[in-house]
Amino acid sequence: MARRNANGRAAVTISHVAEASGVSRATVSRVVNGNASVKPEIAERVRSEIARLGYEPSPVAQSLSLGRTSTVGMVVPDLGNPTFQSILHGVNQAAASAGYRVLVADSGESDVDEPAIVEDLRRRTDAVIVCSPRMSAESLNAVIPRVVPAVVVNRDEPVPAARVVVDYAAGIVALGRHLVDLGHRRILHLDGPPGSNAQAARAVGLATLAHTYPDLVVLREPCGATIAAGEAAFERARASGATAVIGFNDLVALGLMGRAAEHGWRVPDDVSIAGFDDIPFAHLSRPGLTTVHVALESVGEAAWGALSHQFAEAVGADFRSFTPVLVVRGSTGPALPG
Amino acid sequence: MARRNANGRAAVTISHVAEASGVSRATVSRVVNGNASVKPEIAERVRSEIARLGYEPSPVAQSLSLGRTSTVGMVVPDLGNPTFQSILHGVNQAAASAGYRVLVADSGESDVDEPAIVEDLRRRTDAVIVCSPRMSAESLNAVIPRVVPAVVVNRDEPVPAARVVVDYAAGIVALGRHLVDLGHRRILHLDGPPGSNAQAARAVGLATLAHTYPDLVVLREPCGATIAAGEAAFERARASGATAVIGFNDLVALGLMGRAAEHGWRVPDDVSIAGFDDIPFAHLSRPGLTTVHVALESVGEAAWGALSHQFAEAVGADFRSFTPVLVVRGSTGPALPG
DNA sequence: CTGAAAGCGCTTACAG
DNA sequence: CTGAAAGCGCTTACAG
Repeated sequence: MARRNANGRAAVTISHVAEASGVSRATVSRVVNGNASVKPEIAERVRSEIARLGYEPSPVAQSLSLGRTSTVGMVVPDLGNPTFQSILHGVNQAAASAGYRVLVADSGESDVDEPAIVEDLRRRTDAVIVCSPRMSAESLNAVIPRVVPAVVVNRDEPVPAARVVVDYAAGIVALGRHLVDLGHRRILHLDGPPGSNAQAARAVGLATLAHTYPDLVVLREPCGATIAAGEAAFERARASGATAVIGFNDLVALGLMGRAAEHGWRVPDDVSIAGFDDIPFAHLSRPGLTTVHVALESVGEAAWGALSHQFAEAVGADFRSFTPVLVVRGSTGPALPG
Repeated sequence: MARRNANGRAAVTISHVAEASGVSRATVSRVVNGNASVKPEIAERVRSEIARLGYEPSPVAQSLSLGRTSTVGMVVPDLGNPTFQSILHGVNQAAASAGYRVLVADSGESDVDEPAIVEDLRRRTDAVIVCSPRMSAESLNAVIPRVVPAVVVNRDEPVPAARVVVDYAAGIVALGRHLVDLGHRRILHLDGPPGSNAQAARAVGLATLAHTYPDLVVLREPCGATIAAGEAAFERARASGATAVIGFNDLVALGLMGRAAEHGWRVPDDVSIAGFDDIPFAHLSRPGLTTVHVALESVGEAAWGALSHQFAEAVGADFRSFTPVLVVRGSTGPALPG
C-alpha cells in the first residue's frame, strides 16, 4: 500500500524522484546520502527534482533497510514524577545533539508489565534506558540481556548492562553529618515507598550514620514520597522527640514544614527539617529548605553517554555514580541545648 | 543485513518460524495476527514454535508493510517546563491505553527549527501533537497541512487542524473579578515572555477587565516566567503602588512572595498576590497562593482524543477549550481602605 | 484453509 | 560513475 498522508495524497518516494530524474533509485539514494560519488551534473539534476517534488526519505524504510532506527527508548514508572522528567530532559538533550530521538514509555508504576514494555520498546529502537526503581532484581536480570544495548538508571545491584546511579546513601550521610555538627543527637527520617531503590539506599546511609556516631539516635517512620504524606506525618514527627527531621524528599519535607508552621512548631528553632533532591521550590519556602542537590539532568546525559559508548564499541557494562551535594539553607539550625 | 541484537545473535524472524513449523510465512503471519482462519492443529504448532524460538514481530517491518507505526509524535519547546511535562503525561496515558507510543521531540525553544522537527517527527509516526507557543502563525499554517493528522495545542488563531486550548483570558478575568470584589482598584500584572501565546491571551483578558471595570487601573510590567523573574520584579512591584499583583504564572508569584516576605511586605495585608497554573507548590507557601487551576493532563488527553478521532473518520478540525478555575487561598485579601 | 508472489521504501554489494 | 538485483521483515490480495 502506497504511503499516503492524511490528505489522501500519496507520499513521494525514491522511485518518483528516480523516474523524474531519469536515473535509478540507487543513484538517488547515493545523492541523498552523499556517500558514493555521483557525476556532478546528474547529482544536480536529482537534487533539483528532490526539491521540486518535496521528497524526504522514509525513516521507517531506512530503519528496516539499515537495521537501525536512530531512536532510543526510555522506560519510566511515572512521567508525572519530576525526577524522571528531569532525567528524560537530560537524555533528550544529549540524544538530540547526536541526531537521535527518544521514545518514552510510562509503565504506570506497574512493575509486572515493565519487562514486556522494555522489550517492546527495544524492538522499536536501537537501545533502551531503563528507570525502574520497583522492578525486581530477577526481572531486571532476565530482561536486560535481551535488550542490550541498555543502561539501567538508579539500581544499586549489579546488572548485566551499563549503570548510572545517584549515591543516595552518601547524600544522607552528608546531611546527617551536617545535623550532628549542629548538635543534633536524635534524628527522625521519614521513609519513602518501601521496596524502592532510593529508600533502600537511604536505609544504608542511615545505618552508616548510626554506626559512625554511636551517641546518635536514628529513628524512622514510614511516610511516603508526596507533599500529602509529609503533611500526614506531622503528629508522629512531633511526638518522636527528634530535634531534626529528614524527609524522604523535598516534597515530604515541605509538606511537613507547612503543617509545622500551622501548628506553631518553629523551624529551625524548635525543629530542624531537611529534604532531598533540591527541587526548584526548596529555596522558596520560609525558611529555605536545607536539602541535598541531585544533578538529575546530568544523570540523563550520562545515561545517553553510556549508550553511545556502547554504540561505538561493543564493550559491556560501565558505571557512573553521581554524588549529591549538601545545600544548607535556613531550615536547619543548632539543636536546643538539653 | 540480518537484524541482530547487540549480543551479535541474529534476531529470529518470521521466516525462521515458518521453516521450523513447516508452513509459509503467510500462515505464520495469520496466526500471529489472528485475523484469517488457520487450521487449529497448524496454528498450535506455529504457536509452539513461536514460543520456543522466542519470536516477536518486528515493529519496524510491520510499520513499513502496514503504513502505520502505532506511534504519535509530540513536539514541545522545552521538556523541562512542568506545563509541557503535564500535557505529555496526559497524552502518554491516553495513547498508551489505545496501544500507541509517543515519541517526544524537544525543540529547545528554537522556533526556527520547529517546522523541520515537526515534519521529521511526523514521518516517523502516524500523527503529531504540536505545542509551539512561539512558532509564528505563518510557519504553523505552512507546516500543519503537510503533517495531518495533527493537533495543535494552545494556539488561539485558527489553524488547519484540530486544536485544543486553555482559555487563559477567561482565567485572568476570573482572577481579576475576584480581586475587584475584594476592593482592589489598582492591579499589576507581571507579564510573561513577549510573543508567547499565553502572554497574548493574558493581555486580552486584562483588556477585558479594564473595559468591564472602568474604575480599575490595570498596570503591566515586563517580567518573565521563572521564579528568578518574580524575585527580580519585587522592587518594581512595590513601587507600582498596586494593591494586588498577578504573576504570569505561579513561579513568578512565588518568587515575588519570597522577596516580599524578606522585605516585610506582608501578604495579603499589604499586598495581595496571585499566580496562574496551580502547580503543586501553590498550596505550600505561607499564605497559600491564590491562583487559577489548569487541567493540563486533561489537555493532553483531549489532544490524543482529537487525534484518535481523526484516525477513525477523516474529518478535519475540531476544537476543545478548557476553562481554568479560580482557586482562592490566603495570598489574596481585601484591599486596604484608602 | 494455505501458499506463491508482489509490495511497503529504502540500501548496498556486485558487475559493468 | 551507474544500474539491476537482492535484501531488510513483514502483510495481503489472489489463486487454488
